[in-house]
Amino acid sequence: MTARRKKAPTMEDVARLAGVHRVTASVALSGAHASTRVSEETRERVLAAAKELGYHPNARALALRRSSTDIIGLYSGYTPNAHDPFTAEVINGLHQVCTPHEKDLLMFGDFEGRSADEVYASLANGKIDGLVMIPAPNRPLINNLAGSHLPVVAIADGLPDFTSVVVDDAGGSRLAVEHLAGRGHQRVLYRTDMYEHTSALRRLEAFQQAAAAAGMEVIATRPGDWDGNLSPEEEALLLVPPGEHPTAAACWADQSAYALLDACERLGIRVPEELAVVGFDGISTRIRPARQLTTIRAPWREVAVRAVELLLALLGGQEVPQETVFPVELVIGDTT
Amino acid sequence: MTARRKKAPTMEDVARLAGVHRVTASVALSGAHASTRVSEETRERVLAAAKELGYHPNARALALRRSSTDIIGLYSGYTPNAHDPFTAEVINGLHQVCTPHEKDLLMFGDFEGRSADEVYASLANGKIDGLVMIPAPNRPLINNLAGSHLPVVAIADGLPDFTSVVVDDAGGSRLAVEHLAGRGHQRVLYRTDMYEHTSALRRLEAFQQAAAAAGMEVIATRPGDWDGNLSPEEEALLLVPPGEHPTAAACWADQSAYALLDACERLGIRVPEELAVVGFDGISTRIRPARQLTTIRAPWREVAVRAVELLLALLGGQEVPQETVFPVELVIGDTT
DNA sequence: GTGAAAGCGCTAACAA
DNA sequence: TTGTTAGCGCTTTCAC
Repeated sequence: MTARRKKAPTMEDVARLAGVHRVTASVALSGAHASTRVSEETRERVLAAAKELGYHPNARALALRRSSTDIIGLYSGYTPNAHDPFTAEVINGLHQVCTPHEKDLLMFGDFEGRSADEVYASLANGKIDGLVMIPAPNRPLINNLAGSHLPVVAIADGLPDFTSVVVDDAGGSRLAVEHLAGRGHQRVLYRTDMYEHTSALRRLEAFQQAAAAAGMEVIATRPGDWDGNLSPEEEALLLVPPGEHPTAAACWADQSAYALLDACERLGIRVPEELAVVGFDGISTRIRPARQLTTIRAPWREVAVRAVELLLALLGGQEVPQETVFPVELVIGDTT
Repeated sequence: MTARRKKAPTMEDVARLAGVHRVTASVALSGAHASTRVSEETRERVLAAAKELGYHPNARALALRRSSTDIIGLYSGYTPNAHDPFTAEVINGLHQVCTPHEKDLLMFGDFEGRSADEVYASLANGKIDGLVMIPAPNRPLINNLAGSHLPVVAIADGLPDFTSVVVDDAGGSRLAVEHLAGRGHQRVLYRTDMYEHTSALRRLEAFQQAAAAAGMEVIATRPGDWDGNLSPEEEALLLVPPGEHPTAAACWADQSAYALLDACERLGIRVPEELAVVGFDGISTRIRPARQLTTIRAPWREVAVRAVELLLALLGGQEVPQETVFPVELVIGDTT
């Protein structure tokens, strides 16, 4: 099998077939003064010719002419993994909002091994009209982007220099503390992330504050890897008789919480009797997980939708709020 | 917050700053005979100017000039849902292969409510260089695409008119039958899909054939919805005393199998004692599911990777095989 | 009502 | 070694 390369008909072809000039055809097909300028008869000849040839406008030429591709980009500072429910939810949200606005969605990969300048060039070379970014903290790329002509909206992890759409991280932590305190927990683990997501920091800080206010002791730990498996430090904390280890663990993200649940099963720690577990994200997957996690539900799909709406507003030259915060809610499962 | 619209520097700007002509700058920066044609000194002046201005080539202009955007498209005939492990795996595979080839990935949405011609125009307007398609059967769009200049590779559900990358559906069914027969099952359900995926048909047919050869009775059913929930017909079949209903169910896809497992739990049917369950896909999710499904593992990621490789070959004018088939394997879990 | 000219940003082929 | 011309496909402004 080999590619057929017939070459799509151009407007010139349509004009020739209709016996008019290129620009007459252009106006007849899509011009602003189509009705005033071109006679009805000419117009129909052109339309018929276009139909006969199966003409449709060339997106590349339009993009150059209009300085706009009608493509929205998605870039994640982390290697994107569509199996991650957060990422999946964002993708779904972006699709959902792009369709009615007649935008397409370009998902960038991880640009592994490329310098910030190179990545920046790939993002800002005009391939996309605007960017939804899941930022990784402290990357030089952020600076490139901040001074750029490319409109950017950051999601999940807000950034002061960018229009940001986030969820109420602190509020989520307070809900978690309230819930755990209500069940009598006095000494709890807080599993933060491996990197320094600003959202994770916010969640941790708020958790510690709320816990202090509730007279609860907090031990902050980091998981052993990106998937949330136990670090040696954590193993040491949990591999002691049930009465001596924390009675609950709050995790910065569901992924981390599920990994902890798996670890508990391996180690013979009963959940929630010996250890209650709370997550953060609350995205429902299509396949039911082993445990019904107690978690803070964050509306990531709506975050994605709003991000694009703001991007379009920016593209339209409108003012938009620097930060948009979506509320979260506690969802009680069987792990607390 | 409002968009900063500084406008990126053009090559003209670079040339002016370097005191040379546009095309000299062009050649110096990226021309084929850069070293032979432009003096080292001029070249350095141009490079310096480019650097100073933060110049990078405009992708829109390049696309028009080169008649190529370096973007690969993904289109699914079904509404894409990134939470679906199959879809997620395909997306990951596409990313994985696009990165080293310096291609970007454009994910089209569902074009809800648009005619085949409109959808075709959106796909073939030159925005993308080639298309990876998850085809839905019997759609007029297929005909548009078949006669198109746009290179297309169909995945998962092969199509005779297109370069296709699929998995060994029939072989998978035979593995499932062999496995079930080996465990003494005589009367089994086969849950096919709601639509007429060609892959589902192939799986069903092969299952029936292999079952017949093994002296096994097969009852084919359809689920009640796209998520695989039980249809009334199926409920009737299963809501009888354990001794009287089929002892095993093979499902055309894991999603369907997981839904069946959920239904069994609701109905109090013990798996695998009263009903053994086999799936098809075998994609490992990031969150462990409630049950470890016995399934046929299909390498969807590799399918996606190969699809792009074939697409690039087509774009390079090479001949490629019409159909590529990847092998599958049986993965035994705790549901049989 | 229609055509001509100009230009979006870039590069291959041809001159000088 | 450098500059000029032409053109990718389209649309906006201006002249006829």
